[in-house]
Order: sequence, then C-alpha cells, then structure tokens
Amino acid sequence: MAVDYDVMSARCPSRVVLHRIGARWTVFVVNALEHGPMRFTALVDRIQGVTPKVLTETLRAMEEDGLLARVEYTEQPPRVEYGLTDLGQSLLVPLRAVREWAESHVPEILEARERAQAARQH
Amino acid sequence: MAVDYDVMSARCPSRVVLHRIGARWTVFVVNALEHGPMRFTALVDRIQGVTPKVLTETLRAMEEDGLLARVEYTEQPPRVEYGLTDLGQSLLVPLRAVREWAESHVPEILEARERAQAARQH
DNA sequence: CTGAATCCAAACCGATACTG
DNA sequence: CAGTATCGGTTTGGATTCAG
Repeated sequence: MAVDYDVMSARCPSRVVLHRIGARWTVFVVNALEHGPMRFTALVDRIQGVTPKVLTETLRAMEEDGLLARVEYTEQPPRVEYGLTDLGQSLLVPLRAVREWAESHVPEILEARERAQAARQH
Repeated sequence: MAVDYDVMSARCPSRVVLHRIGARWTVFVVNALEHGPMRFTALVDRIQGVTPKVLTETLRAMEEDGLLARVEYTEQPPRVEYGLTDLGQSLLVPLRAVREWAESHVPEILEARERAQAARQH
C-alpha cells in the first residue's frame, strides 16, 4: 500500500481533508450519529452548545464531502434525517477513539494545566 | 469503567480538551514527533506551511496541557528539543489513525465534492 | 420542524520584520 | 538557532429573528 498523500505537504489534498475533519463540530456530529440517523432537532439537543446556524453549516460541509446523507421524508409533518454514509462510518472509527481519549484523559490534562499555572506564579 | 465525562455536555471539561486537540496544528505536531524529539526549526520544516509564530503558540499550549516536553540543552550553540510525553504518546495513537484516514480517503472525498459541485450546476 | 438571514464579536491565522 | 513583536485580514461562532 503506497502512501500517495502526505499531510505534512502544504499543498497536498489530504491537508484540506484533515482540516475539514478538524473543523470545530465535525467530531461531535460523527460521534452523535454513531448509533444511526438523527433528526436536525435531535442533533441540536444532543450536541449541547451548538447553534442551528453552525450545525447547518457543518452538516452541509459534511454532506458535500460524502460523509453523511440527508434524507427527506415527505410526510405530514415533514421530517429530515441525517445519517453517516459508509465513508462517514469509516471515519467514525478514528474519531470515536479521539473522543474516548479526550473523555478519559481529562484529569491528567487538568492537572498539567494546574502545574503550569503554579509554575507561572514564580 | 464508568464514563465520568461526556463531550456532548456543553460545560464538560472534556469539551475543552477536545477543542485543544482539534486546534489547527496539534494533530500535525503530534504526528511529526512520532519518531522522537525534534528541534524547533526541524518542526517548521517538516510541517510545511506553519509559521514560527503559530507553531510557537501550538507548542506552548501543548506543553501546558502536558502533551509535550521542552528540553533546553545548554550547549554552544544553544539547542531546544520538543518531544512527546507519555500522555502525548497515548494521544499519538488515535491521532495517527486520523491522519492515516485523511491520507487514505482523499480520492473518495474529492469525488464526493465533484459530484456535489456537478449537482449544483442544475 | 428545519432551517435561512442578519449582524456582531472574537478567534484565528499568515506575513513580515526583528532580537538575543 | 529559537523564537518575539506587530499588524491586519479572514474565518468562525454566537445571538437573534424570521419563514416555509
């Protein structure tokens, strides 16, 4: 398996891809959808602190990248659901790991910050 | 293993941690240091496109979070090296996976974008 | 319900130049 | 070598309001 792309190169397309993944809310959306499609309002509720505007922008960008599919049901009342595509599912694997790392290493990081803070007192 | 932190909660400390990880250049620095400590200039060269200013800021933040250690050698000429701490090493695992995902899925994403672009022509 | 529109503030980032 | 200083521009995010 040859490595054709290198994120360390300034103009490599993978750089752009990595940038998109690193966008503020992408990791939250991917993780929120891990158990299946959700409605817009449900996503807003689940991802606390995100505004409709920003969520919309994130969703649009991810849809454009083929990470998720928007399904519109022509019912009464109307309903829209967002779900991960196969590509999005594959991204879920590493992004779930990142989320889990963040959740499980909070104490160490908070301690490190306090130590740094204390060191600055001198 | 109980889950004490939840990134979906607006005020959870893990949210801040995830934010730091997601900062523009953190993923690049962690990956660049995977094989051992490097000097400042070597990092600037390896991570193409990063400016000294931004790299310095990233390095300082990561040091404060206990992700990396700055070692100053009192030689002539002076030398400074940055290396991952144990905590940083543990973060390398998921972040390397993210980098590899980005590098290996570029074609699919570029195709998806072209499809989206073509669809908008109508 | 699912967003779109608008406005504003802050964060972020790059370019450039300079220092011990 | 290893940064710092300054500046400004772009991007981003939040608040709010409104609409199909």
